Amino acid sequence: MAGVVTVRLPDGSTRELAEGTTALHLAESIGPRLAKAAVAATVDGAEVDLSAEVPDGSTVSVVTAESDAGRNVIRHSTAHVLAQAVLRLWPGAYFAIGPVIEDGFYYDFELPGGAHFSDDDLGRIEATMREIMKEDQPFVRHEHSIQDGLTLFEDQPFKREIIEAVGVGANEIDAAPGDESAPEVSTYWNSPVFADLCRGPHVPSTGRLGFFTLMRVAGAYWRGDEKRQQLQRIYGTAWESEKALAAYLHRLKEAERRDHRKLGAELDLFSFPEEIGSGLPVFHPKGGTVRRLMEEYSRTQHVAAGYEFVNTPHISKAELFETSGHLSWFVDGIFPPMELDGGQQYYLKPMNCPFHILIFKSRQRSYRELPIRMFEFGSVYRYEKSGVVHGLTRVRGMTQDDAHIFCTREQMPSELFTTLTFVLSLLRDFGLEDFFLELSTRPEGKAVGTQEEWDEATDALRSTAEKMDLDLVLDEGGGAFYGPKISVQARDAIGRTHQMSTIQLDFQLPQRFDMEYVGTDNGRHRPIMIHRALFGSVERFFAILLEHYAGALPTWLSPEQVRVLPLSDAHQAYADAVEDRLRSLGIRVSLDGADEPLGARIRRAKMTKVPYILVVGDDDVAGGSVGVNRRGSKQPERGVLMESFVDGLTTEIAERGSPEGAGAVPGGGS
RNA sequence: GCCUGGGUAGCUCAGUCGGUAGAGCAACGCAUUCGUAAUGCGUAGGUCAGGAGUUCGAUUCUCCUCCCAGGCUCCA
Repeated sequence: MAGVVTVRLPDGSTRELAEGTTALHLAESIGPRLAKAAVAATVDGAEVDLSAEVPDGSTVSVVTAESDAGRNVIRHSTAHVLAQAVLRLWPGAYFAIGPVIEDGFYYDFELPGGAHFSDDDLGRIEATMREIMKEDQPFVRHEHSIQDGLTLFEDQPFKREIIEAVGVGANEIDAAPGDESAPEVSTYWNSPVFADLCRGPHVPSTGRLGFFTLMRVAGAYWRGDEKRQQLQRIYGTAWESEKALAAYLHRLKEAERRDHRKLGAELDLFSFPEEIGSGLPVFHPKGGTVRRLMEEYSRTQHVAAGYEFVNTPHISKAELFETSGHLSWFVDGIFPPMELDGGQQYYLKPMNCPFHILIFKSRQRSYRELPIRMFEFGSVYRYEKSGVVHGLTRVRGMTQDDAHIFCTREQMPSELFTTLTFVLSLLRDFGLEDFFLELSTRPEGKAVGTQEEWDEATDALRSTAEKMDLDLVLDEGGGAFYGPKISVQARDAIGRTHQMSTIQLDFQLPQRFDMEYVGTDNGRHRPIMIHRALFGSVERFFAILLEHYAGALPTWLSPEQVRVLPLSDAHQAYADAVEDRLRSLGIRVSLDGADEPLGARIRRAKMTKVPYILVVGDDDVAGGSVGVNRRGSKQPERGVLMESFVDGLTTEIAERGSPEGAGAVPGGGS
């Protein structure tokens, strides 16, 4: 029955092929270049190997190396080779899972005798992987019943566990995309002695791989569970070409260049003195200035938006956090208590909300007062496990730009709307432009509040979010047990996303603190409570801005806006006058005298990323002008009239611009 | 907290197969007075993260602690 099969291609055309034709043959029949680029195929949407036969009537497309799907195939296959190499070098090792992740892959192992990988092992493993690739071993797929699979991987406990999970129809372990419902497992053999459990597809043979590098070793818990054993994980990256690999490594370098910890030291903004402790930063004068500017701008905007400012202490009696519930569900994040006054326990505050609630409760409230919007730059302390502190983004002491809004149920939708609008506009003022929203809904099982309350609040959040004309991602069941939330995610200059602000409804605290107000009906009602942090923490926001701008902050946020350089001592007096004039306008300006060559002074100023360097010499003294060297520009401008420079500068500051141009992100793109 | 790798001058790093250390930049001093990314010479600067152990002797070897990086877990 040697017949003919007809398949449909993605462009809608159809092709007739001899029965038994593989996806690779199909690619070859379309063109040699396609065949060369092919790494896998999809048949009716499901990914298959190139060696798979294409069935009659199916829609087939070829997956090429230079697509996301193709890269994933390459990465998955490279991970597979990694496992083979490790088993070759450490006979008796157990191998667990080796999924594709963003830009790469990893594989988890348990080495015999409790051995661990060291960084030096990476080179050996990589060399062995290259040997395997050189051997050009084919990846051959086999299907097995659950029982056969268990027998085959008799001495591989992790594989057995995965197979058993497949057996009960709960296969979510292997991160390869695709749906798996058949009670069957598949393996890939690329040598008589090595097989891996894998859904596939894989590249046809190991010779198709090679543009990879192993990045690092790390510990990882089996199935991500802290209570289970820790495995040894190797991370790697793999690409379709040498060029793509190099581009990726370059991107990593770029991110490193922007690292706020590095910039913080280089620009003398902040540091982490060991004497103070892990995760406890100090801000130097320049960093302190930037912080002050951020906070001042934020305060001004909050006043305009109808917030009232409150202040609360950093410690309180234990009972407050018992009432709030923090001591039962957030203990791990709270520093241990101190005992004062004959046994009374005090805690450093991990959150500001209970304090704000007490302000609300300081007297009886009427509906006429609502909404009440309380704002505070509140310093909180959280005990973070030693392994998680990270620069300014994860610290143990931080200042939140924290606000709590207390309103009636009727006011909730409009409050949410104005809050979200406010949040977005403030973030835009700081130069972040690219946002999307995430809506986190009720977690099943353990949630306080009635279903009705949740529905009403979630609907209010959703309709608010939908009015924003931004992408909205649903985080089903991702809300906290005490209420749903919207979080604002921002993409930075090099495309990374950061969770910025959150707007969170709270059904728990008003109840626990028995909050109430008197309504029009003279009855007592419970207010709605909205938690809202905009920067998240000032420290973290600072870090994000620094990385977003690669240290070249917009002029209004620059700790030093202008530096004046007299060409020689003869121009000192004029330079002083220029400096005084700018300072009188509130410009942050400094002067670097002529006891070093101009080039050296220019260089030093450039390295601190001052927006404007003014060089003044004879011509300028004579003509009342300045030589303007603008950050980001190669060509200095000579003979700019002082007043014209001042006009341009003050306008730029008022508009929160940068010397590089409106909304410019220096070094962005790359 | 766990895994891997680190901590040498303010910074970036070299070095010591166990005999208490060196460069560049920065700082300071003197000279230099210059038109757009490094002027020259000189000086000073170190409990080699901290503690304990082994040793005649430890920055080096062992153990513990602290801190940092990358992960896991967690999260603003």
